Amino acid sequence: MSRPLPPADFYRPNGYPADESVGYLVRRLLTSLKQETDKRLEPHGLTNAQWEPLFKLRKGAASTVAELARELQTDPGATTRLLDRLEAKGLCKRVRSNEDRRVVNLELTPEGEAAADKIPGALAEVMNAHLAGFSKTEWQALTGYLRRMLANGENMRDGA
Amino acid sequence: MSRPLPPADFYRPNGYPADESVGYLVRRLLTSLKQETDKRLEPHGLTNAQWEPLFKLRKGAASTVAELARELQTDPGATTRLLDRLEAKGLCKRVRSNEDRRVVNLELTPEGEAAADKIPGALAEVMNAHLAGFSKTEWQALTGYLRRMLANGENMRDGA
DNA sequence: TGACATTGATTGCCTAGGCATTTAAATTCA
DNA sequence: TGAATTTAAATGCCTAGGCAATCAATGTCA
Repeated sequence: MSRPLPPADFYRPNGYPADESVGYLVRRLLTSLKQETDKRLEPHGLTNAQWEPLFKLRKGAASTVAELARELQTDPGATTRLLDRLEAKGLCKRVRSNEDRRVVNLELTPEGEAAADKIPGALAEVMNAHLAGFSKTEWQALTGYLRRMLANGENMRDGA
Repeated sequence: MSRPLPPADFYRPNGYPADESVGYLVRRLLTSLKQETDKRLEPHGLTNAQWEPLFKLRKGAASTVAELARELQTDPGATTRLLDRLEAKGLCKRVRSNEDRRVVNLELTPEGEAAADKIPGALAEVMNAHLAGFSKTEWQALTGYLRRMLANGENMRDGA
């Protein structure tokens, strides 16, 4: 997209403020988001790590292991094991494809669909709670900053 | 500190934008930060998860397992295993205390100290790279937003 | 003093992700 | 056609954290 910008110079090796930096705050914030998400999903038999695959399957954004792994931007191995846990809970099923015997088609069970439908409400609640006191302008500024940092990270890797 | 504010209403269950929400962006950003940190620490024999304990020990912010666990806001069990890995790499030593035979005092080896001294530079580099293109004002606004979200999360748990 | 509670560290069992390897099936191309 | 490559899924081995139980040492208090 845009060509890479020179790095900022807000942080220096000498006296690096480890527990005030953006990195630290982001880490702490994510912990808080995870914790609250877990709390709200637990009654529906889901964990924070499990809502996204279920949500993607529900939307039809993926229907095989490989697709799901790509969609989640995660490892196929991790995805296999994640599905093991979801299947063990009776939330989804694996069905070997007949067109291509390598692929496994994924289907939500009725319980899986029911659980999936609880997800958006829980997530919205967690987000809104953490954004208490934010104006719409501030919220938009925040997401803009996050997107820019993310883009910088991606430029660092693939782009140059 | 401040009394809890009413939740925002930026997100709603219907059509929850799972891959645009603040939560999603924060998660992706943290992944990027971790990845780049790992890359820069690897030459010094450290992982992203290992820099903080080493850094705390180096600063003298903790000198026993329990202190370190509190400081890292993590589980004592996880801390024990983390120390197993650090000790296996020869970066720290456990010394049973004589005043209180329950406690284990932690000491950095010379190699541990050398590795610890590489940390701030690596972190500063990662942060500055991700903040490329940010003005000082934007950077400060961002950290302010993150702190406010974090405070909202904490209010949710202990405060009421 | 002696029972009881607390604290420090460890361990076992769980979820979870990354990387490398393996196996089978499908695709490509000479 | 048949060998070489690519793809899908799974598995093994690693780091990593949360929770519960355990064990030993210490502290408390009747």
